[in-house]
Amino acid sequence: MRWDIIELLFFAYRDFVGDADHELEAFGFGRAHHRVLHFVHRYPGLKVADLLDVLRITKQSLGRVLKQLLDEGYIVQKTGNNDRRQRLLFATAKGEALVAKLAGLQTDRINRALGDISPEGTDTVRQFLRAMIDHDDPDKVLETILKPGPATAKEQA
Amino acid sequence: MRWDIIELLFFAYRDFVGDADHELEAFGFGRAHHRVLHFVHRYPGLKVADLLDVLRITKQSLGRVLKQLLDEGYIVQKTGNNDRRQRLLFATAKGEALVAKLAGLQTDRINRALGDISPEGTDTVRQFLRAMIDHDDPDKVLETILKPGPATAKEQA
DNA sequence: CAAGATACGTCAATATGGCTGACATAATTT
DNA sequence: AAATTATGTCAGCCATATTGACGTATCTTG
Repeated sequence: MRWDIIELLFFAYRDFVGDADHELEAFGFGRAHHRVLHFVHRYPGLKVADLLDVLRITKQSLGRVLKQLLDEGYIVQKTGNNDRRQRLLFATAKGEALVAKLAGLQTDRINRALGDISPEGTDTVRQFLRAMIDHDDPDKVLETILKPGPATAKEQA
Repeated sequence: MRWDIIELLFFAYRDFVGDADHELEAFGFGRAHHRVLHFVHRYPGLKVADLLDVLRITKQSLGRVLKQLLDEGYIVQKTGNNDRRQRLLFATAKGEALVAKLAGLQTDRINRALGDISPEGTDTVRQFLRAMIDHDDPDKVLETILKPGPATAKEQA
């Protein structure tokens, strides 16, 4: 049994999301809002259906959170060009600012953790995390992440 | 920004806990039960207060799930020797069996993920996860985990 | 063109797992 | 004897998830 790694994952993830959780409180948002905003920002033009695949929640659950983000101007919708039923999602400047703030906190933690680790070690960590993910039925976003080569995601800052 | 690692952590953890989630459904339990049972099994004789520190939830929240685990015979309480106010917690055989089943699923995933990674690489992964954890105010369990050297936790199987 | 499928939104009800505040009891400490 | 500590419990609230049903606009297909 890999007790050590099981527990390390638990604590590492707890503290990792804890960074963002604190900041989110000030905005009256929860983790759900963060996840939605994050993926919309990273994959601009994401459809509602894509988001449901990625987050693995129901449309009803997403609806509530998404509505708030739309109402408060963190996200905007645009009707799809090819298919006008689709509502493509984009983060506004306001939304981008919040995502950047939250990702900054998490990036700081990651950089601290990688401080004593070589570039090769960092690749090993990345390789491990990738391999922990189910590969059988990747959705659109996961495909992008798992696919090696040039990122299709929003340009890296 | 470490967008890649942020997202890999999200997906990796999602699928990692997903393994156990499915199994837990069959027992009518949720993630909360798993966490409690896991730590009680791993650190036998844990006090209620310790558990609250580790899980970072309130005593009322813990109360509900703990009561179920006690009622259904997955955990037993024993009065503390030195301090008779304390209720020391222990997993029963039934509890151990469930923990083992769940940890087995997660261990399988970890082993798969470490498949192509050398022993040194595995240490790097461990080092990274450790360094992701807050070290400022470690509780009793975290101390054990973060402390190098012989484990004080339940003997490794 | 009509029928059906699809993308999305929404209403209603429910469950889980967090939370706060208040209060009770037993045991230990001062 | 009084205060503190460890635990339990009651009552209610909130966030986030669920299922099922239904509505509407739009695209696709026979």
